[in-house]
Parts: sequence; C-alpha cells; structure tokens
Amino acid sequence: MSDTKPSAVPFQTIRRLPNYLRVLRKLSDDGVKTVSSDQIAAAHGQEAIQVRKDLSYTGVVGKPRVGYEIAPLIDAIAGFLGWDNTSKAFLVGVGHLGSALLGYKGFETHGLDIVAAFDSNPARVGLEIGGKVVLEMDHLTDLAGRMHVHLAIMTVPYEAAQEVADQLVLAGIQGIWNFSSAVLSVPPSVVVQNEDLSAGLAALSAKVAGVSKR
Amino acid sequence: MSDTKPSAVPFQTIRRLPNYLRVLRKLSDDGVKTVSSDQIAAAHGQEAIQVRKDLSYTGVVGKPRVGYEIAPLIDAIAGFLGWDNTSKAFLVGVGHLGSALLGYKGFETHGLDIVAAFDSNPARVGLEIGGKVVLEMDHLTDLAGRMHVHLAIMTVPYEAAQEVADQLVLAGIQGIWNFSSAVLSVPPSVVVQNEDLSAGLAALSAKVAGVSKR
DNA sequence: TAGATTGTTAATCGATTAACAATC
DNA sequence: TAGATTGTTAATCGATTAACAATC
Repeated sequence: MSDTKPSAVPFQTIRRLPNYLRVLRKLSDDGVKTVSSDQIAAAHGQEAIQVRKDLSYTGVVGKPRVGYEIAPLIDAIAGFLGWDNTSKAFLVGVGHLGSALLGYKGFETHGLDIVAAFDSNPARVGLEIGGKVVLEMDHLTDLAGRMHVHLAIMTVPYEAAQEVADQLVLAGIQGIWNFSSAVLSVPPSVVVQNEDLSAGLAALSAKVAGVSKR
Repeated sequence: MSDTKPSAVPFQTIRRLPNYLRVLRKLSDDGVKTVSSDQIAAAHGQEAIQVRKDLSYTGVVGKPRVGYEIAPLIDAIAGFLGWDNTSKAFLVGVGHLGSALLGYKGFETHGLDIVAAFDSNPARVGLEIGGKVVLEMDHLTDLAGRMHVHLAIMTVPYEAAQEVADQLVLAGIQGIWNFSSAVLSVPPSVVVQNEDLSAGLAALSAKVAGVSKR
C-alpha cells in the first residue's frame, strides 16, 4: 500500500473499457489519429460524459477542441487491463463450451493464452482441439507449477465444479473464470469471475417482459 | 392483475434469481420443505438480508422462525422470470459457440426452446447439431412469422453482427441475446442482452490485479 | 478571439446494508 | 412464553449524470 495505491476503479468502468478498446483499434486501423468522447459514445449508444469519466481512470488526458489521441489511449487501456502482457491459462472441461473457447482466436489480443486443456473423460484425453492437445487431470498440478500458470478457465458441469475448483486452488491458480453455474467456494486469495448464462437469460427475459428497472 | 404496474425490480436482483432457483430446486429434490434466507445466503456466500430483499420482489412471504416454503417459492421465481412457459428462439451462427449453445440441455428448464438454427455458410446448412438441422438464412423471416418466434440468439462474428441484427428486426424478433462483441443498433422496441466475453475477461484481469473497486 | 471539448466538483439515482419492530 | 426469523424503513455506499469552469 505504500508505493502505488491502486486507485479504486468502478467495476462497471472496467467492463466497458474493452468496448472502447475495440472501437479505438478500429479507428486506428482506419488511419484516424484523434477522437472525441462524443464520437466514442455515439459508437456505443452511450453518453459522452460517461466515456470521459471512464477514460479519466486510465490517466490519459485529452485536449479541449481536439479530443483524445488514439494511439496512447489504446496503449493506456490495454495496459490498464493488463492486456499488453500475455497471461497463461489452463482450460478445464473440454465439452461443447470448452471446445468453443479453445477455438476462439480473440483471446490473443486480450492478453490471454490458453496453454493447455484438461478433461477427466479418458475419451477426450489426447484429442487435439483448437491446436491444443487435451491432457489428463492428473497432470494439472504439476504443469501449473512448472509452467507458472495462474489463471484457469472452468467449463465443467455443475456437479464437478467445486471439486475442480479445489484442485485448481491446490495447483496454485489465483484466478478462475467460471463458466459453470456453480457458486464456487475458494480461499479469499483466489478470485473468481462468474460467467453465468442463466443470469444473462434472466436479464433478457425481464427486459422482454418489461419488468426490470432499466 | 392485467394492468398491475410492473413494479420496478432492480436489475441485479433479476440476475441473482436464477441462482436461488437452482439452490431451491436442489433442496426440493432432497425433500426439504422450508428454507431460511440465511441458508440460501450461505449457499451463495451472500448476506441473508439481500436474499430477503430479492425474494420480496416475487411476492412470496416467509414465516418468522420457519423461513420460506420451497415449493411456492420455486413457482414464484420461475413465474417471475417467465420460465414456467417456454419461449421459442432461433439461433443464428453455428460456429463453435453457436454449436455449444445448441447442444446445451439446460435451456429447457429455463423456459427457452431453440426451435431452429441458421447459418450463412452453405457448408453448414443441412448439418444436424444438437438435434437441430441448420437452415439457410433466407428462410429466417418466413419461419419467424409462421412459427411465432420472437427471440433470437446471435452467435455470429463481429463483422456480420449488425447485418444479422437488421434481418432479425425485420423478421419481427423482439429480443436478441447477443454473444457477438458488436454493439447493435436496433429500434427501441427491440431489446438486446449483451453477453460480452471481453467484459468478463476484463473483470477477471482487474480482480486478479486487485485494481477494481470490489 | 470564439467556441468546442475537456476534466472536476456536485447532485442524483439505484442498490446494498443496517437497524429494528413485527410475529410466528 | 422466548427467541428466531421475517419484512420495512432508514442509512450508506457506489455509479451515473448534470453543471460549469478551464483551456486549447
């Protein structure tokens, strides 16, 4: 806490930053050099003031009448999210969803490199999916240590989730991206990001029914 | 009840309700009849007061010293989310993720029935995935009308997203569950639920880095 | 310069948590 | 009854939006 105090950034701001990054990269590819908060907002159906507020957390300052320089802004957001360095991750559970994520190319530009996949089903071990060979669960702990992997993507069934989580914790994993619908119980030092489809479906249902607050 | 004003329910409450539902169904299967807010909370690493507040929106009342009756509570939450009736949905884009969702069995208990899948790639048309045959995009509008389908799951690449969304709107789709990273532009009458993986990854990155607010 | 656009400070809004009376 | 647990009302907290001075 002494040197860099990690100034608290709103959770929602962090979730919006990747969207800005995508728009900025597109503009950059098109040869555009500067952009105003109003232009970024228009691309999202958002308000300019929110964009300015969000961007302020990255430390980048814009110029009145000009806007923001795109190149430094891209670097700042990518750096802020830690996406300028690649983090290694394991993927556990090579079912439909796990296979889909293994085949997804977009993670490379998001600082995530899935270095190995695991599955408890012997029939899946040895398969090559998305260019990665599926390994036995037994090797997980050993490999995590030797390869210095601290992140894991969990795409296992509800019933297996807690058991797998326990194994990941023992292997020294510090962050779990949880695609199962189970609520995981882990030590405080391990962070979990839940990606719960049923929550998203509930939100859609409520929006269609017009029952939600916004 | 027909013109009851749809009392505004917090967005976050709606996202938590499916979790309660899962726990309650499990307890019900185990033969348990009543449950306290404290017990539900314990299963989520949450606070009891939040559970009580959330449940209050369903209209179900508990009994002091006893808790809530599980059976009526399940019915109330499922009804509240509209998951007691099945809604038909189309799925557009049968890539890795689309195939994964087509194969997912859990939607049946969530009031969602994927009745048809579409893809613009001729090589995929005619394939059977998850028990559904992949159809040509040309048939979408006609079928939506004839089958009375009002929901669509979009699992198409970023570049194709807006074009597909336009087509869905023309077909009379009223709710889009958007798994592409594109921000869609649709008429106000059409609701969009974005399921953006990069937002989730950003949240995980920030949590691991310890930079977020909570 | 004049005016567009930023960044800061204050006000509003929504969600969570705390306090506590009601009651089975 | 006594005490556990609910539901309501108030306080706190965080995020968004508004107002506006600074400035290029």
